[in-house]
Amino acid sequence: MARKTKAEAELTRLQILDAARRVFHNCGVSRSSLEKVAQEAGVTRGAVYWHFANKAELFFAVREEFTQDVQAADAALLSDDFPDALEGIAYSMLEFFRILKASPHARQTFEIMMLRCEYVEEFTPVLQVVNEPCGDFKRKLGLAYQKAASQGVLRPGLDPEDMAADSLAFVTGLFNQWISLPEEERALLDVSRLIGSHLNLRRRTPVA
Amino acid sequence: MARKTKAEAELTRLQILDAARRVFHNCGVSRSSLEKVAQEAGVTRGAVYWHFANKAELFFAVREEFTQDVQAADAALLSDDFPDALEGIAYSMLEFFRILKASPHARQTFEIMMLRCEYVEEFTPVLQVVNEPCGDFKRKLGLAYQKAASQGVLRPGLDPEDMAADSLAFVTGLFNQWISLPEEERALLDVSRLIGSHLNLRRRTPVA
DNA sequence: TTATATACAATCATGGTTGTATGTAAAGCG
DNA sequence: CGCTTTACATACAACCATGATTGTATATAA
Repeated sequence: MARKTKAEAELTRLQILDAARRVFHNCGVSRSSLEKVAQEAGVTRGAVYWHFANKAELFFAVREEFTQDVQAADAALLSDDFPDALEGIAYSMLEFFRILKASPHARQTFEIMMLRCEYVEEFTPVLQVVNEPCGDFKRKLGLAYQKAASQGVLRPGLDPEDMAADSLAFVTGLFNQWISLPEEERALLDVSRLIGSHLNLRRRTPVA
Repeated sequence: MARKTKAEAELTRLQILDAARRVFHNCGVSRSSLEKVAQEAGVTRGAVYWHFANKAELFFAVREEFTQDVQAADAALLSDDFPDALEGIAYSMLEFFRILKASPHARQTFEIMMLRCEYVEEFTPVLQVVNEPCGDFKRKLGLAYQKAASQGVLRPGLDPEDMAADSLAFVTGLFNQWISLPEEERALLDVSRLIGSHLNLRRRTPVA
């Protein structure tokens, strides 16, 4: 086959990534042969191996490519654009789910990472990477709760660090439940209500 | 080979289950060939196929066999043996983790289910089964919080159902974090402190 | 006591997957 | 304008894994 221009090659790469996401999601990572991915992308295995050394590298690239949007969800955590820090926390949690609902690609990618991948051997490092954002989020949560405390909106007697840990577990768990649900049933999980209730719990003067 | 007595056959079955758990945990479910399992159990694939139709059935059986202990953790939820219902809730959460720490088999099995299995095709139904206990737990949590409310230990204005949902997400998330940690680091996660703090949040008169 | 079902072991046939090696035509650079 | 590199397609070799089949010695039930 004829050689492509750089732009065309980059396009091929993206098509392979897109195909990989779909195939991974359909078959699970380990049952996804690079042949299937290639066919789905409309190329041969040669192209796949040209752009990616092996399946693990392809998987990493898929993650890198399609989880970008979500990473920005915690931006609101320390922002001053909210009445108080607790509102900021609630917003960033909601934002996380909003982006997820809005972006099928990110959704599929998370489904792959959480339900369709086995973290052994070459894939063990992914687990580390996947959980890294959680550490970030928790740190920011801690700061936000401190801010809430100094703003006087946090109920007295509550330790910001404990609150951060509790909220992290909450979001993690909620996300797990949500992603484990079949698509049709996800709407039944009233995420925003739960988030509201979660934060109202620690507000000095709870709102109606 | 000679035919075994029923008792011996049952023993073989258990050895296969035990081997399967170890192999699944080591290699991940999809990379675990029945040949590996057989070798680990000290039998041939013939024996494995005699007791289990295929890998999926074997997987189901492993789950059935080694997650029994943990299922009993929510017994304390509605018990009257505690000063109040909130204590019962805290106890059952702690109990869950205590059993998990005490039982390497259950631990391994959960690790397999959460990090070393891909829920596609034959394995999709497992997800349903795995999440069933969560529904049970949430229902019992709801009742327990109602009880706490009627006992007057729940902070006024809190909806028992919301509390149940929040606590379920909390435990789910905590468990996820815990199980995703490498064994050495799990001790660093102060589960009991977090659980205490979680319940103190909704107690009418928080304890020191 | 005998016939049959049991509890496996051993063998076979098949197909799917991986990595690599080679071929090739065009892009890009000097 | 010619040489080199790129961006793949194609072909090759080796390796499991699976399911089915067959064999067999012995529990066990009638």
